[in-house]
Amino acid sequence: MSKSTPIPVKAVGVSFEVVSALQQLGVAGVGELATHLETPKSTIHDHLRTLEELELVVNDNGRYRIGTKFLEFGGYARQRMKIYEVARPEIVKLAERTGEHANLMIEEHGQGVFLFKSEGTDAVQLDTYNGYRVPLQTTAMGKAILAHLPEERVRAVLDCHGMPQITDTTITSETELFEELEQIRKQGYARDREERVRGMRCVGAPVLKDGTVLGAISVSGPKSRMQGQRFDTEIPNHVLRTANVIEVNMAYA
Amino acid sequence: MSKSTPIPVKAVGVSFEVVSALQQLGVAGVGELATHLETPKSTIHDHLRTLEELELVVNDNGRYRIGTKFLEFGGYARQRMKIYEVARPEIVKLAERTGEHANLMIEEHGQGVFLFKSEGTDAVQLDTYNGYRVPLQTTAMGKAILAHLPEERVRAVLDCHGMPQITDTTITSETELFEELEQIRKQGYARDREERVRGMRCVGAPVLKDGTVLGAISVSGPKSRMQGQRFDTEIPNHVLRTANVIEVNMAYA
DNA sequence: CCAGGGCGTCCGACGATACCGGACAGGGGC
DNA sequence: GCCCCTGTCCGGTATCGTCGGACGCCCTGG
Repeated sequence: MSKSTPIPVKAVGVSFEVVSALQQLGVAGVGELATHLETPKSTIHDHLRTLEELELVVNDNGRYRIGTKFLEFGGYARQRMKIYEVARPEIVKLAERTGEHANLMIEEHGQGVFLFKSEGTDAVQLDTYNGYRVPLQTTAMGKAILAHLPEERVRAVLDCHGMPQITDTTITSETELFEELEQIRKQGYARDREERVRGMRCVGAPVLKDGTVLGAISVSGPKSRMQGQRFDTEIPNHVLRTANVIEVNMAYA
Repeated sequence: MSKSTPIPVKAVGVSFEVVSALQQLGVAGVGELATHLETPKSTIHDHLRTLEELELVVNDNGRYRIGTKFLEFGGYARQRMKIYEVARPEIVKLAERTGEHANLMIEEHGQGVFLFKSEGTDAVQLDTYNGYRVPLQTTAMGKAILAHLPEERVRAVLDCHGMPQITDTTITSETELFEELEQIRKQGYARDREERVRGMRCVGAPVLKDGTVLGAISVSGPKSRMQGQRFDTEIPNHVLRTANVIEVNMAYA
C-alpha cells in the first residue's frame, strides 16, 4: 500500500502514468501529455506507440485516448468474481423495486471500487462508472465494509489514504468515524448523508460470509426522495433483504 | 493492425503478456506464468511486483489475478463515448421489451467489442462480458457494422484477423460474406444463425450517422425462442426502432 | 521429526534498451 | 508564403530490465 518502494520495472510505470494522464485529460496529443507529465515528447511518443500497438490506447490522427482493451481485462476480472455473478441480478431487481440507483462495491487496496450499478427508472445520471474508486469512509457502502474489517486494517486504510473532505458533511474525524462504524454494526446498515456528492443520499449494507465482509450493496438517490419514512425504514429494508438474498446465494455457490 | 513492428518499449509488452496470460489462466502463480510464457521466473516476478504496485494485478498470497484497475480505465473510456451514453438507456428498454439480452457493439482495431449488455428477464447466461472481443463476421452486430464500412476496410479486416470457423454455420467464405453484407444493406438489419455460439441466434442493426457506422445493437436469445414470426419480423422491428431512436438522439447530442 | 521438493522471493552483474536531444515533415492560420 | 506548432523519427549513452542462481518457506511423505 506504500508508494515509497521503487517499482522493479520503471518503463511499465511510465506507460501507466501516460494512461493515467489520459484518464485525467480525456483525449490529448503527444505534446500535451509531455508537458503534463514533464517528460520529453519523444519518450511519451515511444510509450504511446507501444500502447497503441497493444491496443491499450487509440490514436485518432494525433489525438490519443484510452482504448477498450482495458475494458476487456477489467470485464474479465469482474466476470470471474463470485460476488458479482451472484449479486448482479439482485442489484437489478433492487433498482427496479426502488426506482433508484442500486450499486455493488468491493474493497481493493484500501479503496472502494464500484463493481456494478443498475439505473432505476427515476434515477438521475451519476458521476460513477464501473471500476470507479472512492475513499471508503465517504460512502454508505464503504462504511458498511469498514464496519466489518478488523480495526487495525481500518486504521491502516486511513493511514494510507487519509480522510479528505469532499463535501461539508464528509467525515474527517477518526473518532467520529469509529463511533459511526459501531452504530452501523448494531443496526446492520449504513447511511450516507451527502458525504461524497451534494444532494445525494445513500443506504448501504454489507455482504458477509462467515463474519468476513465480501463487499457491500446500496441504493442511492437525490435527497428529495431519500428522506422521512422512505429513508429511515423502507429503503433500508429493501437493501437488507437484498443483501440477505445475496449472502444466502453465495453460501450455496 | 500488423504485429510485425517491434514495439518501442519492450518491457511494457512483457507486462502486457503477463496480464494476457492471467486472462487465459484466471489465477496463477509466478512459476505457472513463467512456464506458460517461457520466461524466467525472476522476470515474471519483477513484472508482477510492478503490476501489483500499480494495482493492476492483485496478489492473494502468491496467487495472482487481474485487478479492478483495468475496469476503472476501461469504464472511464466507455463513459466518455457518446454512443454508450445515448444507447445505454435504449438498450435497457430493448431488453425489457423483448425479454432477451440486448447488446451494444463497436468496432475497434478491426474487431467487434461488446460495450454494454442488458439482461432480459428470460435471458440465459452469456459467455460475453464488457470489452469482450469477437471477429466481426461471426455476429449479427459485427456484420451490420461490416456492411457499412468501405469495402477496402472490410478486406483489410479480413486479411488481418482471418475468417476462423467457430461453429458449423460460421461464414468462412469471403464471397458468401460479401453477398450477405449486400443483403444486410438492403433489409437494414443482420441475422446470426448460431454462427458464434451453438443454440444462440441474434438480430442486429447498425447505428449510423451521416452514412458512417458508429456501432451496432442487437437482441440475442436461444434458438427455441428466436424463430418464426418472432425472429423474422417482431424482433427485427424492435431492434430497428431502437437503432433509429439512438440515431436521432445522437444527432441532437 | 526430518528430508525433500515445490513454491514465492531476493540479489547482483552484464548487456540490451529505454530515454531523450535534436532534427524533420506536415498543416493550419495569420 | 512564412511561421509556428503539431506529431514523428533517429541514434548515442547511461540506465535499468533481464536472468541465473541462491534463499527460506510450507507442505508432504517417509
